[in-house]
Amino acid sequence: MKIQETGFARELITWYRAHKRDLPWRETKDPYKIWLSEIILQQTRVQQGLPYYQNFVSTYPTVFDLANAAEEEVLRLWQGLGYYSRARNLHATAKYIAEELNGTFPTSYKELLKLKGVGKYTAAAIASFAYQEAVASVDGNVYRVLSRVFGVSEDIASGRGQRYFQELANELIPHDLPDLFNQALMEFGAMHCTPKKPACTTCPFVTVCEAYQHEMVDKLPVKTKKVKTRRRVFNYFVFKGEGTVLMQQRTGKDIWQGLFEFFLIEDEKFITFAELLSAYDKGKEIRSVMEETPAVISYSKAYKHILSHQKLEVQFVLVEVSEKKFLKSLLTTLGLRNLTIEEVQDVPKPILIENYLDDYVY
DNA sequence: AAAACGGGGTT
DNA sequence: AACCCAGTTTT
Repeated sequence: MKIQETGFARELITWYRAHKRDLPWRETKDPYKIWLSEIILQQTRVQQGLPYYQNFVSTYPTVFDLANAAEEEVLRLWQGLGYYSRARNLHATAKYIAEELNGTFPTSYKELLKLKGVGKYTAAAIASFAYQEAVASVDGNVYRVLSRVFGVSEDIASGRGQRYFQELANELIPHDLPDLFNQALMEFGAMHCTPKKPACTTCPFVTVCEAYQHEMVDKLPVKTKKVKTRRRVFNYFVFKGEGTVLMQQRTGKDIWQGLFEFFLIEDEKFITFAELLSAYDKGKEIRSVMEETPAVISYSKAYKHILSHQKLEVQFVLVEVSEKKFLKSLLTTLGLRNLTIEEVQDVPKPILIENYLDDYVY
């Protein structure tokens, strides 16, 4: 078994040398850039993450540049990538490394693991890519390739399954080429041993692949994950002054933490502006500070926005507020901020809000 | 151990 | 519509 396993690593690396994509983070040993690329690529395809990586590297060439940036600016650069806690943790860790570690990254898997936003996968990736430590980075690609080639039916959603694959990968990794092995395994999963329609006919492992021999390729990896998605209805009221728009920054434990949005009424259904004023506490507060009823410019179409655990149905009601005094009262009553159109473009927003602005406001 | 966290691409 | 993506943190 041991001989076959070392053969696997050698064959895999041979495949990698011949088929690897040229990606910018593979050209460097700078732990900062490697770390940056790994955070960006968590749960993100290379194609989607690539422009973000380029933008971050050119805007923040060193960890000090990133540490000195405002969090809001970091979030704005991150806009559209999703999982925004990654961006907040990225910034916090940059500050920690710049200020507490004098800009020097930890050099071992164990120490890297302590950084915010750096879990087992990312710690192993940085440790192996930057410092040649022989610890396997196990991501979704690795689960897929190993489960198929070695015929492992352990559930990758379970802790036991994850431990099993981590141990298997750590046994397979060659100590002289840990970086190449990790990159090769992930690249092979991403390019050749794909989730649907893997290229088995031209696979270097076709004669030894357990899944192929037993016609289990489309059954592996085993993953029991029942994601029940919650349906939510958002009513956004877009209060618009002369060249300004009222927005608020999201806080609390919910989606889009730190991003900007409009005044929000979440309910079971879409509501009109008249209903807001008559039937909601916030509406009554609005009514108490206005002198004449503002004009509703438009009701947007119904947007559907799909997240991993939620399905949002969203309507935007554009309301023109010409009464200056009223606009100011709204700010304090509803806790909003009055942003110029330029500022609206600069602040970080959910991609849904960006889409609406493109469709109806700009 | 399970749930939460975005947005986009593929099938 | 279901699945997946160079996963991590919180509950």
